[in-house]
Amino acid sequence: MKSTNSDACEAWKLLLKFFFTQRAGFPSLAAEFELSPAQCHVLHLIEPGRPLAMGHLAETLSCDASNVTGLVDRLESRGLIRRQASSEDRRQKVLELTPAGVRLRATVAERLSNPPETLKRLSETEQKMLVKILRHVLQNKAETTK
Amino acid sequence: MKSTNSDACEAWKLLLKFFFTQRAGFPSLAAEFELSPAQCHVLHLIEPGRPLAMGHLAETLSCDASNVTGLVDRLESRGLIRRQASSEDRRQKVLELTPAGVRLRATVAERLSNPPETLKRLSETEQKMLVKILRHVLQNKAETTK
DNA sequence: TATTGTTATACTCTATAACTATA
DNA sequence: TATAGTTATAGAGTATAACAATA
Repeated sequence: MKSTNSDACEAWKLLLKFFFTQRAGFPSLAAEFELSPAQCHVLHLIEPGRPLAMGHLAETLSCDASNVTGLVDRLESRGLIRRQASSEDRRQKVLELTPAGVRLRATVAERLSNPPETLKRLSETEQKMLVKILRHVLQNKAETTK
Repeated sequence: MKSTNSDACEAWKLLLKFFFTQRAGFPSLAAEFELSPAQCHVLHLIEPGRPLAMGHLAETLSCDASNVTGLVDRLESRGLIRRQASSEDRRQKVLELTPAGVRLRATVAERLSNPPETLKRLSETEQKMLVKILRHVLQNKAETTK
């Protein structure tokens, strides 16, 4: 009964194609703010008022901890984030946005929020349907395969 | 009349979220084949039997030509692609997959074709609808804004 | 002993600028 | 003079291994 997945495969193929199309513009978008794509991603992952442990960041980025040290060094030296010793576990360091970091994060989010033309051109019905389906996709994450 | 775009904005926001979720797994997927993400992308962009000029590759990747030289060096030294002098314009070099390159490209594509669980769990109706909408999105690309 | 983050090292990715060969 | 690709160089991203401080 393996042919059940054929539509999921096709959807995935199209999503990948769309990803790669969109991806090309990301480095130059980040560069508008003198950020690298990776730095831009980190800035987005640290939410205002929600300190994030460095180890947790490494996990989310699926990269080595030593890599996070460098990323954080550069963002910290630009005054966008701050390392703070954790009170519970003194081995840990948590990351916080500085006021400048909060502002830049919001500016980038604003710049990034404008959808590509090709999405805007969908009919209203399609747009609503797409939103509904994508919500399902993102909700499905935590559930078990059963 | 600016609120017309609100659904497109929401869809775009969800798509971005999905991108970033999926993106984390890409480097390790490429690493299964001892490829970097960028090398993997290049391998995908060169289609079997369809020589591609280096300049065109740089354009598609939105990166500098000097960067392509290095990428191609590494893939060529692994015997996956080949530089060939263009017959029309002797300044140009076109890229071709070697037989090993064709095989690896197919293996990677096969590995990449398996959709994430969260997509497979959509209902059949939603899957079909998603395919239809994404086809529209990708078709819209070339049209003018009017 | 195990874990968190850092340092040292090495390789890849990326851009800029200067260069070579062709057009 | 302009274009396609290369080289030299430098900074950023990435992983591995060895290390310090803390648990």
